[in-house]
Amino acid sequence: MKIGLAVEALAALAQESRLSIFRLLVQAGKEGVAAGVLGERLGVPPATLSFHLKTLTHARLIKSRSEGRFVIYSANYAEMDKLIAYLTEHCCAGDATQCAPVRKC
Amino acid sequence: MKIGLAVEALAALAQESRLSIFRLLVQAGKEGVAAGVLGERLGVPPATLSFHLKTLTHARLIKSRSEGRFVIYSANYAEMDKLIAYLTEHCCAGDATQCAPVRKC
DNA sequence: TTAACATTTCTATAATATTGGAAATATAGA
DNA sequence: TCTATATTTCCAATATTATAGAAATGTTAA
Repeated sequence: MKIGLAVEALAALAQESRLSIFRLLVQAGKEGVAAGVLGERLGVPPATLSFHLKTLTHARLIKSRSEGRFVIYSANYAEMDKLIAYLTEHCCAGDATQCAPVRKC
Repeated sequence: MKIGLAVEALAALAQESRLSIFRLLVQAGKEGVAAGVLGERLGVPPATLSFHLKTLTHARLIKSRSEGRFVIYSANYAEMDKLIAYLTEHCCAGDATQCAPVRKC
């Protein structure tokens, strides 16, 4: 992963509404959630929500598909994994006792 | 972890110099690296470096100790682990086949 | 085709973050 | 003490980001 993309992903997550959206989608699984449902759950007006969804999408952290007049958003798990790997790369000067393994799911 | 602290940590990492500092310290291990060495390696002037180190410290991602006239910075691995756990919490709607386990170090 | 709904784009305003020179602070060694 | 070195604080200029109303776009169902 290149540093520019990592910075973009981290910046996308560094905002309360967007972090809430992302975590909600991470927990929702691959079926995803419609934009309107996200807006309702988080109490964010449509224009603001759309701005945040665009930011997360451009950072590759989420993706969307159209279903009729709905747009369904879902987490991009592969990109999340890459970001975490980038942060922890070559961790702890080789001394594995310093940080525990992390298991997801 | 509370969302405010997570946002602060992600914002701290969402800047190229700070992300470089953090990754360098993650890789350096618990012995850490002096501020001046960081500035030299990254080509960042002292005032700017100090601003970034303060931002990372306030977000709890790094810590410092004094050794004579040097200030030695090191990664806070526990906080890094908490942040990753917060991002991936209750991942994938319980379907562990969707995201691989991540091992650090 | 018309009305209702879902989402995005446009736009302006407000809020927040980054940068680095200069000065201040702190420690070490002569 | 005096000087050199390491780091931080102060400050002002500059750049970036967030917000949401209103209008525009796209889709469905009657």
